[in-house]
Order: sequence, then structure tokens, then C-alpha cells
Amino acid sequence: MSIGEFSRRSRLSPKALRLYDEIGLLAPSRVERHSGYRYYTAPQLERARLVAALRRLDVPLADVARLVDLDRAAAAEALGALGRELDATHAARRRLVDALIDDLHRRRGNMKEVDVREVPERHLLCLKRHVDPAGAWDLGKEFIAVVRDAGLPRLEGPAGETFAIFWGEVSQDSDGPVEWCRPVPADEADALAAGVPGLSARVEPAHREAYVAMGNYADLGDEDWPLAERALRRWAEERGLSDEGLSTTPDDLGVRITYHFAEEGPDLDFAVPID
Amino acid sequence: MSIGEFSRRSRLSPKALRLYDEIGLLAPSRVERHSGYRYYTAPQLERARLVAALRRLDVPLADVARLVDLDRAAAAEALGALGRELDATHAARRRLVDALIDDLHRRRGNMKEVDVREVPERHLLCLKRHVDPAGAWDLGKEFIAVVRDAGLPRLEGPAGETFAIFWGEVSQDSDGPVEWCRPVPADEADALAAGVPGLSARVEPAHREAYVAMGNYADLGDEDWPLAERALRRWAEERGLSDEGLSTTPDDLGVRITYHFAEEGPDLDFAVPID
DNA sequence: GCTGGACCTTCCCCTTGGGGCAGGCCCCAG
DNA sequence: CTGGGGCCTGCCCCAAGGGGAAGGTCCAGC
Repeated sequence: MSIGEFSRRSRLSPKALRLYDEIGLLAPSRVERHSGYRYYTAPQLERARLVAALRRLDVPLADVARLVDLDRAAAAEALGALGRELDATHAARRRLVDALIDDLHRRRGNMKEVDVREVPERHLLCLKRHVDPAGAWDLGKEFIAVVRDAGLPRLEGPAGETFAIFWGEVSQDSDGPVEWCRPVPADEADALAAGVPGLSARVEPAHREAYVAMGNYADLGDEDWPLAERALRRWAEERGLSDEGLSTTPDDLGVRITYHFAEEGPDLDFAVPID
Repeated sequence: MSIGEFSRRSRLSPKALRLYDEIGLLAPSRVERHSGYRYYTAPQLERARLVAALRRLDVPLADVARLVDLDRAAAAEALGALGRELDATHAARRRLVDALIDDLHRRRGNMKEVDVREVPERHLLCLKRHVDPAGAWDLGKEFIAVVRDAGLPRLEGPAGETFAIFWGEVSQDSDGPVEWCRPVPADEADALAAGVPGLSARVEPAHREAYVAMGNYADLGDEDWPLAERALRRWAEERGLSDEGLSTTPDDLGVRITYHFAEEGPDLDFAVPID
């Protein structure tokens, strides 16, 4: 069957078919030597239709190529993951749209709650490194593993949670640094730091933090962080404070994410030091 | 404030800011004449942050430009529409993913039901025209208006519903034609056609149609049509029939969409003549 | 006043997934 | 055998920037 007929029956444009031939995703079963005409066979329609469906879902061609070469079960599994990803993305986008609408109405609906907490002077054990966006969570896992293996004693109470400080943007290209911290009892800090390679000890002065509860880690999408930032910015604005800490990172300021570990995975909050 | 600082505070890259300046979406409040340096002011941050949020939602720059120049209420309205569109797109995509998964499992789940109906010989009043995808529904509205204004008598029963025949692909570039049809009593057809400009009368021979109920018009997304096609193709395959009618349109065949008008908007079905 | 380094400028090429068009073969029905 | 439609390659184009080169600016420190 010629490219035109195959195109009609697969709902893929001839142009797309030529591209897929070129990149090896869907090669015609025969190519006439002297004319260059492409000829396809009916059994190729199934693959072509799967490709067409995946492209309609905006799956990149590279992923399509990987997916159509999997066996049935693995492909179904991958599509399941794709579906969950679509769900999560959509939910987060929906939250962002709703927040923008409320913003335009000058309403507070969908605005996350901002609260302030006092943080006493405390001794921290820290692991600090430059990381890219993906690496931030890896660093966290590494830190948590180190902390667990060393059996570090815990500072009790709300000021004892593990947290991460983002000293710089961790986005496309500017790579942190990110510092993971764990409060420990004052009299043991230096000894502990000496005992665990990679960790350093420092004392954090007492201060106040404005923070936003973000809910469970599993329910968060990329679009939730701008929402938290927005809430903090508005909060600062209403009190006549500068929003410096949110966008730039002067010498001794950095946004911080605290992990409240629980059975069902960590609850997060997003804080910025004020004073 | 320089482009670098504005970039950090708005979370828009300098590259993007230069582009937005170039297209007039977000011009710096001052551009140094001799150096070309761009300088922004704090009040511009609000607009910049809205742009950033919209771009995160993949709203095209042209739409962003339109949206940010609307007043509050209109912008909120537009965002509401955007949210509904996101919902509909996501729901349709979700249905497509689920159908693909079931397909890979060789399950019938999520497969639309195919049924067959007998259509008797009938006289039709038709309006046929080449249209692009957007124009197909406009043609339908036009047809329905003409039909209503002329007060055409109705052929009673299930074979009396208005329907549209797609004689060719109505997609990117191939533009139809599409023919809207309304069955009328045999003895009045010619007289009626003569009385209404633009309409032609013809007799459709008796035949059978395989069809898929599509549900209410309002709940349909673009991804639902491939699902219907898929169900019909599978149905044809199981009976050893050709699926010709679904992808090509020989002289006397065409896929047809029937409108079952009701209070809550029309229910649609998707049919292909067999025989 | 000078200098170094951070910051800024324009310019050009690259990306993804094709669309559109030009110029030129090819194939097949009449 | 000829016409018209189908097909080929090759080139440029789109959005929405990213990457980097080559060079101009700004300012703080000396």
C-alpha cells in the first residue's frame, strides 16, 4: 500500500510517516529502489495507530519509540504510569488556575495559610552541596541514610525536624547549593560531626520563620511551589515587609523546606526566615 | 532593576524577558540608549508573574498577550474557560489512555459498544459543502437554522433524526465535503427542496449501519472519535469485514454522525454503512 | 584612575514535530 | 502515449526559547 493510503488508514500524515521512517520508528516494509517510493503493509497499521494515539497524547517521539518496542505487559505498565502522570499534572495545573482566578478576584480562596514560628538557637549537622533539580531529592535521601546509619540523636519538639535550605535557585541551570540539616543536642554536636564524614556542624541563631504547610509529599506537583511563594509574598506585602528572601538569597537567608516525617510519607512546609 | 534581578524575582529567564520585550508583551520601563541595557521597575513584577504562571500552563504567548491586557473580570472569565478546557482535554486523554491499556491487555474494557441498525429507503433534504474542521459545526448550525426556519416536516421514528455525512476527512487540510441531512416524508421532498434555497433532495437507498453511541455532545473530546473508530474497526475485524469505510471514502460510503436532539443537548452516534 | 570580574548586549545555530512549497520523477488509466 | 495525480527530496518556516560566542558596560576595590 502506498504512503497515501497508509496515511489515510493510520491517520498519520505522509510528512509524519516520512519522518518516522527517517528516525527508524516506523519503516516501510519495502522501498522501491529506483523511485524511492515507500510501500507499507496492512499489519503495520497496528503499530502506526498506536504511534498516532501516543502522539495525540503528546508523548515525545523518543518515548513513543521506546514504548512501541516493549512487550504488551510492559507497554501497558508504561501507559499506566503515563496516565498517573497526566492525572498529577492536571491536578496541579487545576490548582494553579484556580489560584490565579482567585487572585484576579482579589479573593483569598485557594490561598495557602501563612503562619509564623519562633525558632530557637540550635546546633545543626549539615550536608551541603551543589545539585541540579533532580539531584536535590537524591541528596536528601543520601542525607537521611547517613543520619539513620549514624543513629544521630534527635532534638525533640517542633524545632527538631530535618529540613533543607535552598541557598540559591535550584532550577534549570543555577544549581543550588542545597543544604540538608538536622538539629541535634547542643552538647553532642561537634563530636557527632567529627564522627560522620561529610557532615559539618554549625550553630543557627534564633530567628523567626514565616511558613506555609504544603501537605503530603505524594500530593505535591510542580505548580504547588509557586502557590506557596505567592502566599508568602502576599503575606509579606500586607505587613509591609520586603519579599527579598523569596527571590534572591542574600548571605544569610535561604528558603527552607521542612520534612515532618510520618507513617504515610513526609508532610512538607515551605518557610522563609524573617526578623 | 536590571534584567538579572527582575529575572530572579519574576522567575522568567533573561532570554524569555528579551523575547517578551521584542514581541511587546513585557517591555522594560527604560532602555539605556547607548548600552541597550534593559531596566525594569517593581510594579512590573505583577504582570511578569502572571505571564510566568500562564506560560507554566503552556498558554501560547499570543493568548498570554491577549489575556494580560484584559481587565480583571474578563481575565478571570478567560481563565475559567481555560480551566474547563484543561478538564475536558484531560478527561478525554484519560479515556484514550485507558482504552489503549485495555487494548494492550486484549481486554474489552472501555471498548465502546457497536450495534447494527436497519435504515429504510428515505428521502433526504441535504446541505453539502467543503468545510474545514471548525466549519463543520458551523455548517451544522446553519443547516439546523434553515431547517427550523422553513418549518420542515419531520419523518417520525429513529430513522428521522438529522445527521451529517463526512464524505472525506475533515482534518488538517483535506476539507470534507460534509453533508448535513434531514429525512422528510417521501411525498413532500421535492416540493420542500424547491422551496428552500441551498437545499437539495435525494433518495437514500435502504441499508444497514454499524454504529457506536457517543453520549452527550457536551462530554465529548477530540480523543473520543478514535475510540469509536477503534471499536468499529475491531467489530469489523471480528466479523471478517473490511474496515474500508472507516478510513477511505469510496463513492457511496461515508462515516456519519447522527444527532438525537434532547433537552440537555444532542446525543451523538457514530455510524458507518455496511452491506 | 585603573582593572577585574560580573553583568549585559546582539547574533547565530539548535531543539521538536512536523507544515508548506518548489522542482522534478513516477505510475497508471484512458 | 499522454495527462494528471501521487510521490520524491530539499529547503525554509513555526513556537518559545536554550546555548554559546564575541564583544560592550558597570561598578567595587585598590
